[in-house]
Amino acid sequence: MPKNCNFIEKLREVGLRPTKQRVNMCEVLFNREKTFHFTINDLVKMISEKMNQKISLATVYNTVHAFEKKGYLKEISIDSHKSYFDTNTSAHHHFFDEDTNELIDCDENDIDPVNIKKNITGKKINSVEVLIKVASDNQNQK
Amino acid sequence: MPKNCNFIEKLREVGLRPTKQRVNMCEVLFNREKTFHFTINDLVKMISEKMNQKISLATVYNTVHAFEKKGYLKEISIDSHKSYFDTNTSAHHHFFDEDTNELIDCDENDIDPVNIKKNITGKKINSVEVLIKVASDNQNQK
DNA sequence: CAATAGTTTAGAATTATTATAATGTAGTTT
DNA sequence: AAACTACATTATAATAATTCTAAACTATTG
Ligand SMILES: [Mn+2]
Ligand SMILES: [Mn+2]
Ligand SMILES: [Zn+2]
Ligand SMILES: [Zn+2]
Repeated sequence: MPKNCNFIEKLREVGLRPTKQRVNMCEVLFNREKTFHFTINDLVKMISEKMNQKISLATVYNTVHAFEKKGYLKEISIDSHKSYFDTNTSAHHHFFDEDTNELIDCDENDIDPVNIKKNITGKKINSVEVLIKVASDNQNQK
Repeated sequence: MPKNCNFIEKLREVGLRPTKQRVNMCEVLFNREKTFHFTINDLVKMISEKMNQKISLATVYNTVHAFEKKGYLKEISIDSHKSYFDTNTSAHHHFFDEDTNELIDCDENDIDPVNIKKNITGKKINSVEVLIKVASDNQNQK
């Protein structure tokens, strides 16, 4: 979803009714220069701040999952206990900064493609994701 | 933790009191040929079946996290919503079978080492984990 | 064997997520 | 444009996973 586009049309194209809530969520999520990572709680805050309008938590969950199913969002799993979503839906890998709990995209130059030599028999590979956990270089052993 | 070893000593070595519950959990987790993956619920069932003895859920959580901190267990994160633990604490990667929800270790021969060319400045890499999601090869698109 | 610090426990609390069912709205039909 | 219908939103309740609490218990130390 590029910027400045008509979200109403985009929603209709994939069979989602362009409701006020969904269009607002599109604005918050996709009307920006760069992709980003967020939790559901982040998003609820962003919506109520940017749109200055209340939205039901259930709607945020429903809509995020609808967008995920349509390929507009990807879910990223870190440490269990917390679900991150990503507006960058291309296949890519992540650094996770354990100091700040921040999820950071790997650039193509940061990591060589993963070479899988042998797959499970009779199965198809749906995704390959690398998660690199990093933390402060200091004496903080743990 | 190799098989047939004295779990009481092992526990003491790392400063954990060898209580009945902890020794029982060691038996269930480590007194076997192969490493394996489990959820907390799996483990509670395994303990009450194998040991024929009740154990508090809180104790299972406490003990699993104590073992994790001591490096006897690793936590593996799949899809959020579910935490798996691994008695194989060496650095290794996983297949996740989305049909059966089964976590499977990658063999060394299954995948080439991940080559990270550029890390985040000022950070140390704590872990690199690859998760390969697979599913039935049939027409089941999704 | 008494003292102490650490452990276990049942149950309550918390958190994230999903379900429910009443109300509202977009798209379509008259 | 009123009516109709299917889908969406909402507040709230329900569920599930995990953690907290505080009392009872136990391994270790002196
Ligand atoms: Mn955990
Ligand atoms: Mn999810
Ligand atoms: Zn990303
Ligand atoms: Zn494993």
